[in-house]
Amino acid sequence: MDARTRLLDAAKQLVWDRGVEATSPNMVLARSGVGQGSLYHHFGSKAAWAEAAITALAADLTAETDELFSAHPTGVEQLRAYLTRPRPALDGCRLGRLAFDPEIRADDALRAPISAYFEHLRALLRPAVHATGVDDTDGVVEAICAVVQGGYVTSRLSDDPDALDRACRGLLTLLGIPPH
Amino acid sequence: MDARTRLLDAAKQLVWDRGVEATSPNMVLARSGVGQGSLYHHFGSKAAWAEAAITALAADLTAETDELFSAHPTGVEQLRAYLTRPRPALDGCRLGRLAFDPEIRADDALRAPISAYFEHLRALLRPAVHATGVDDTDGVVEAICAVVQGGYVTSRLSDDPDALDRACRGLLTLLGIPPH
DNA sequence: GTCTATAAGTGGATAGAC
DNA sequence: GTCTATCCACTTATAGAC
Repeated sequence: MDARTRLLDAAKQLVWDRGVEATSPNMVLARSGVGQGSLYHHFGSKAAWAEAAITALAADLTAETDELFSAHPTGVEQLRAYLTRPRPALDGCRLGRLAFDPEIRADDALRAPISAYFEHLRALLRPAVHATGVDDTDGVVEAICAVVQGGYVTSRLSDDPDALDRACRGLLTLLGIPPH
Repeated sequence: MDARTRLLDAAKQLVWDRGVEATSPNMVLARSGVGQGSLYHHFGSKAAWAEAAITALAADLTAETDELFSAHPTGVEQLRAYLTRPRPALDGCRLGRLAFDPEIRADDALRAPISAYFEHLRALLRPAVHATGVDDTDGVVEAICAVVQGGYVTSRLSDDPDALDRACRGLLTLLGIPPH
């Protein structure tokens, strides 16, 4: 595997695990096993490899989400699949966990791929929610996005991997969608 | 105002704004206007002032939440009040925004006051949710906590202060609780 | 392209005067 | 109690050999 790929893989893992602010160039070097100079040859600055890592993480998650939605024909099945999908509750969402990272706030180029992912997710959820006939489609779409992101937060803060599952199950109950 | 109070106030603001990892002793000094030595006189280490700041933020939020619940007599009114309360969507939850801070994960003493707040919140929500007669009380309680926390996340990532309100409104709709 | 060496600044903490 | 001065490690980045 070439140095650039090893650097990008290391950066993706570290950004997911620690965020951008708390990840140093030395950590990326140590995890990838390449030298100082190579990092600055392939990426001109910290912002450059951070942006590449976030863009790659967003592409991965978008592909997985698209696959999940296209694997189910009806809105109800899509919502059930989205809210029962196994998730790494204690690790956090690859993108959502960056919401309060100071370096994300300071650089719109780092936030843009994340913002685009959530806009894409809303567009997938909207017809599925609309098909259930519920009132306030936009509110329910946002509640679905939020319950997943918030479930990661409460799981992590309570050190309880089940909190996220419980929250998703509770929302499915309110939506009137029975477990499979 | 004495130096200790000025230091603690500065630390509270910075921890809310930037988290623990991204807040340096120098920032606390600059915001409080006291000297280097005073910080280390009143607090022996970064962990010490960070813990004091988090404990104080948790006490503030707990008091506000208790006040909100005790101001409303019925479960339905408590849930409506909790989910329509004005919130600083783009600033984030004082406690929830710390979920993925690496220094919180590394130190249980920093996480404990946050964990205790959420356990207290669940205890306030449980009888209110139970009174609505909904199935799966624990799931719905967790969903309510999660929608608020996740609403902060999606608001911040989309730079849209309305996303949190929309998510809360959608959840109220699903709960069958009409706006006041 | 990849490496080692190094620079300038900051982070967390201590020393010791007043 | 509060202050200034200082320390060592680390962060981000550059220089320049191979």
